[in-house]
Amino acid sequence: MAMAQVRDVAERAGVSPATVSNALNHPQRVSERTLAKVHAAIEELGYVRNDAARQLRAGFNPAVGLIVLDAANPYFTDVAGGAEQHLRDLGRPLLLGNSSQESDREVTYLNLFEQQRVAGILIAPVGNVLPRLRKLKSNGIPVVIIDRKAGADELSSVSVDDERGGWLAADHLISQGATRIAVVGGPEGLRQVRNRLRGAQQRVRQCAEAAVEYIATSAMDAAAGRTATEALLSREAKQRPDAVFATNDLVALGVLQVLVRSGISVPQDILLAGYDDIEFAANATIPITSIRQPAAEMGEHAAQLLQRAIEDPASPVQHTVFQPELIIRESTQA
Amino acid sequence: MAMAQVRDVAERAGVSPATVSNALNHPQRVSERTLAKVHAAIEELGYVRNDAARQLRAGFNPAVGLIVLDAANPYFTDVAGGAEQHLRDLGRPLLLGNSSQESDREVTYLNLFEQQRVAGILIAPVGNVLPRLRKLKSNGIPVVIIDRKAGADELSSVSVDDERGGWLAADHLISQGATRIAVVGGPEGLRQVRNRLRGAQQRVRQCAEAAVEYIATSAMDAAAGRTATEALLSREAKQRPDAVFATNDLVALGVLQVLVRSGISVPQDILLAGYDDIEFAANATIPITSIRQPAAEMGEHAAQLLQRAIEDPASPVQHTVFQPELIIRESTQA
DNA sequence: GTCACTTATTGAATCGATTTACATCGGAAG
DNA sequence: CTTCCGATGTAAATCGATTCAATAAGTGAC
Repeated sequence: MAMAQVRDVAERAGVSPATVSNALNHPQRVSERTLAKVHAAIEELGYVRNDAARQLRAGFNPAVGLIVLDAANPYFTDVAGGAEQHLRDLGRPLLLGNSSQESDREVTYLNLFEQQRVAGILIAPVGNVLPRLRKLKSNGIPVVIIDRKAGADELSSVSVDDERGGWLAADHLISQGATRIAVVGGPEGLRQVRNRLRGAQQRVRQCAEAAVEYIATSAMDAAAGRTATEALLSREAKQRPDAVFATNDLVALGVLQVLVRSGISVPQDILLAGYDDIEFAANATIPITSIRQPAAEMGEHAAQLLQRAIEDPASPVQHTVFQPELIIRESTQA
Repeated sequence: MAMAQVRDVAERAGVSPATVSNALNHPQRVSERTLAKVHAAIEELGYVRNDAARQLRAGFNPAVGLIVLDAANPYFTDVAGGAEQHLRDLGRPLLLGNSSQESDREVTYLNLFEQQRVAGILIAPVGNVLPRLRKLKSNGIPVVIIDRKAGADELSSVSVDDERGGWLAADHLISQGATRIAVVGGPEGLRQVRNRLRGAQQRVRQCAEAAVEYIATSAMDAAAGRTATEALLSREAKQRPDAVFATNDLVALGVLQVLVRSGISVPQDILLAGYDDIEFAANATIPITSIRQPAAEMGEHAAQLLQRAIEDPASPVQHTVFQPELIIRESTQA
């Protein structure tokens, strides 16, 4: 059974296709009586509008595309949740793409979105897609970058002040008596890691007795935290840090695991702070102090910026920087 | 600047629009020379095909829709990942919808997918959408249900044997010496919880010395685990269980938190097992024994079933039940 | 009863890419 | 030299919904 179309509905309701369309899209142009007839016919035939045809004629697609770095990361699910919420209120479906940090997947999604003529794109970029994004914008598809300051670029962005986050963590650890802070986790090449580290270093520089040490890892997961901590513990006691600042919570969980197993008590012997404030930081056996990023708000704000750009393509580029927040838990406070 | 279209490309390449289309969709019908000219023109103009127009003419959309219950749940991100992987190999984009367990959001996504005329739908249903799904199928949009046996229904499904999972957990706990098992978590109304509980009960019934007790909670998160455990610990020692089987890992994390904080050692004093084998079960301070569901495989298999149904609408309905796997960790083994 | 004016409705054109049926051409075969 | 063929290329129809310009039907005012 082929699907019903406007023509069928029109016939069944005894009106013209144009009237059916009006009933659907401009109900005020149609009399009560025919409106009712049309709706009855739609109901009876189970008519569902063909979006492709509608879009073709309308010349635009109300949907917005979002490309995240890692769909499994709670941070990004929150960002996506915030964006979706806001877009739904605007009547815009959200198309979600997961680049999994792979450049070619990112490009695949950009192609898809461009072919679909989405109204706009939100993206946490992996590869070097800035030129492509600029072209998209000049082609009339506005773009908002998430989580990476686009610099003096002509693309709006929403980001977090990672340096400030590092500063907050170090500041708190120092105030709790730390003097030798190990910053653990992440390839140094990652911008976020670099900034968080830099922030911590800045704070430590203001304090004569304190020092920082950076322990790089290849990934940013629990296994990396475990390995790095084992290395730290193999040093003689004098050489060990009295506080660990993990560059994300997964790493922090790995650190905690090894510390506890080695009989080192947290926070008495070593203080521990993480980053991202994922759900599992609060639910760890010893709840972990962490730096919270306002993920949902960021997603929502990004959606707002995008909506503005869609409505008024001439609207000015805007860079919003959100401030992270320190969440104190047992891992740094007895 | 309006976007280029086939006409422009044709003009620039000095051929007809039909030839451009052929160059794109049936390259073998076009000579080397013109193929090159067309591609050059596409490059120069930055032409991007309009999917709406293509779809309208083609009469179908290759994309597949997936609706999950909770995008933040690692189980579902794995399911989605498995499905996406497989569909990508088939050249089918995946449209991801998150119902957040809300019935109206689920319906919104179904409407969207139907309007888009997606080639098929994968869904973990919330509300009572079975009638709707049947109608979709009879309208030519095949559906595969994830994580809920559709019974003698005419819709294919992919699910896990939760009863077996409960059985495995209880069996393992008993083999480790447990005699009084508390099953903790989840409103009893949830099918999964019921089945996992029933499986555990079945195993216990085979063992004269062992007993089960069910502790319901309103949600299935860490807070629920904490509350339930505090209640258990407020009993006098004799009345306490010697093993806890949490109906998911989040609950297990909450249980572990309270146990450790109360100075009860796991696994010496109390054994603990969870369900789902999320990443954080392995990364808990005391790694938690858990029941793993082959999420990615399930997603992949669901995509396969769907593809079969798309290719051959007359293909038979099929119900696949996956077997869960016991992952033993420290929380049940010294 | 006529004119001006609002309200309802409709036929036909349109969006952009694809496809179908047909035209063209160079050369091979007779 | 004619005929036929494969290889290329093209004009025009098509997908389904929406919109524009135009028609038809009411409503009042004079």
